[in-house]
Amino acid sequence: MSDLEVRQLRYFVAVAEELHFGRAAERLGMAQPPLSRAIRELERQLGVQLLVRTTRQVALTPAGEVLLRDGRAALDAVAAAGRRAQHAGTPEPGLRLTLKADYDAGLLPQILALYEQDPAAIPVSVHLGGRNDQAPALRQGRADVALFPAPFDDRDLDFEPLRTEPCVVALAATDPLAARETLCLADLAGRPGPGDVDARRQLDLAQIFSLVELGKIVWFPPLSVSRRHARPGIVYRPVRDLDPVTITVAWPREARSPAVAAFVRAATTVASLEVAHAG
Amino acid sequence: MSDLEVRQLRYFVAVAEELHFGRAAERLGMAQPPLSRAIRELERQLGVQLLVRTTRQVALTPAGEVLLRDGRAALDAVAAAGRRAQHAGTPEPGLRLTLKADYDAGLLPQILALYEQDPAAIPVSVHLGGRNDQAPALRQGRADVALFPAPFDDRDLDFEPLRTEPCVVALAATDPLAARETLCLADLAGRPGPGDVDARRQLDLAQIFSLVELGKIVWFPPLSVSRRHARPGIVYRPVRDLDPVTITVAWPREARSPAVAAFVRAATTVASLEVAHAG
DNA sequence: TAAAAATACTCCATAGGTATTTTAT
DNA sequence: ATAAAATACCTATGGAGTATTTTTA
Repeated sequence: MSDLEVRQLRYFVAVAEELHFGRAAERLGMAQPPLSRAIRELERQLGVQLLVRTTRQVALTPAGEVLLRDGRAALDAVAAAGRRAQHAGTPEPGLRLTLKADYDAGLLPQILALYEQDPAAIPVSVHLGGRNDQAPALRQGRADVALFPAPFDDRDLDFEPLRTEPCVVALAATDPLAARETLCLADLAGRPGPGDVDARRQLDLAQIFSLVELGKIVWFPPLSVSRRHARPGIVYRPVRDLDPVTITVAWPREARSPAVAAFVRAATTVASLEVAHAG
Repeated sequence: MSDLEVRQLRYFVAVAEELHFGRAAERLGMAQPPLSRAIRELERQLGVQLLVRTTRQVALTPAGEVLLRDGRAALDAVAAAGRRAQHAGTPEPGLRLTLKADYDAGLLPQILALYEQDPAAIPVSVHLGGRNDQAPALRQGRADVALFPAPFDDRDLDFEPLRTEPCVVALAATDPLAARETLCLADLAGRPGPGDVDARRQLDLAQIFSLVELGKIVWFPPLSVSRRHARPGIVYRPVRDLDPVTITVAWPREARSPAVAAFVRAATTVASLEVAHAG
């Protein structure tokens, strides 16, 4: 068996995700026939059927499921190799921190301050990945360390929990439920969330606030996020049975960088000090 | 930056390991000029210098070190994706166990017997990888679970220790030191081992025994291995300050197969029972 | 000056495109 | 009847080979 190529994996993953050769080809920016041929050639090369296709339906075989999973991981690893080499080749390779804006439980300034005391510290560049792109960024070598809420897909990542906090619900001030002190999920059953309005694009904060204020959606931010965004038209209420989120610091499992270690130390230290202080 | 290709990584890893374009090209089965061109193109593509070369010397830059490490991991991941998909596509995909022959601390029969009781058990195919190929086999998707002695490079692998046992020294019966009951490493200083005779090829057991019997080398097997190989011309003696080895069961970190879990359960259970029995 | 990397050029294998056919619902 | 995958055929990019030049220890 000759080695697989990145191109073959990219093609297969696209088809496996779309389950449609035409759409997959479009996504890949190519025509459908060469894609069909490439997949057939891949199957021939592996000696294994990956997809069951009729003209009306495309489905994954068990082998296809495996290749989808492990192929994604392999693509991430290839991207990571290139990105990390690029980064290591810059004159002053700093520590690339990515985080979901506001989801640092308010700890970021203190974490950075403590980190900078560490002899292993190097300059930090902060990247606010608005979308849920933190874990992929770590896997693909675009970032060295990240702050974001668990749970998440932690494949190939290590992480440490920093702080667990409850979520609240954001409601229009005019909402009848805003009169209540405390809610439970059943009260909100059927209310659309940010994901229901536009499933493909992630809404930004301003859009979410507008929609909440208009009563179009409800939104469930962690408590610390809600505190940062007090606004007249919106009220926040505790929801008794809503799962709390755990803000975590995460990094690629095979990371060996002293700077990453220093950042993680700083993050966990600050979190434990804060808890002690609060408690 | 367009994606790296597997071919580029393979080429770079070969050059980085050989630190010599001519030898690397030979190893890759190609001519030297296209290899030089490919590496330059890779550097241009990444915008990073990977190698410092004069006509007399080739050396890695920091970025090159990173790409060597992460490129190897990426190549393993690509190979794993193909192999695992192939295996998943076979009619009855069994559990592929690889082990270093004899280095199972004598536990294998009982582990297999207990494993087969497990409802999650599927048929096992045993592969005796004579060389130190167990960890790469796991990383590259050629095996699902392995038994072999620690320490080893455990990147991308999880493992559980099963049993720690001392190593002994194998000497020719005619060796003056054979008269002593117990030795220490200083007594054996300067004696060649199996690796010193032929650094490139791994010797097989029969060769090792012959060389030991002839007094050409000394050899340090774990106690359980020595017990299996009592021979007239060879004596085994304890060595006081020789590091013990720990036989471990290992598997790919992201493995989610119930059969792997069942095998690991069986292995650790047998090991703990044996220890209790012995103690 | 000699060993080894880089350059110049040539060739061809194959990835990809367009046009068309087949197939299953 | 139609949407979608497969097939046929063509083109051209770029990967690889050979011959040669350049470089530096």
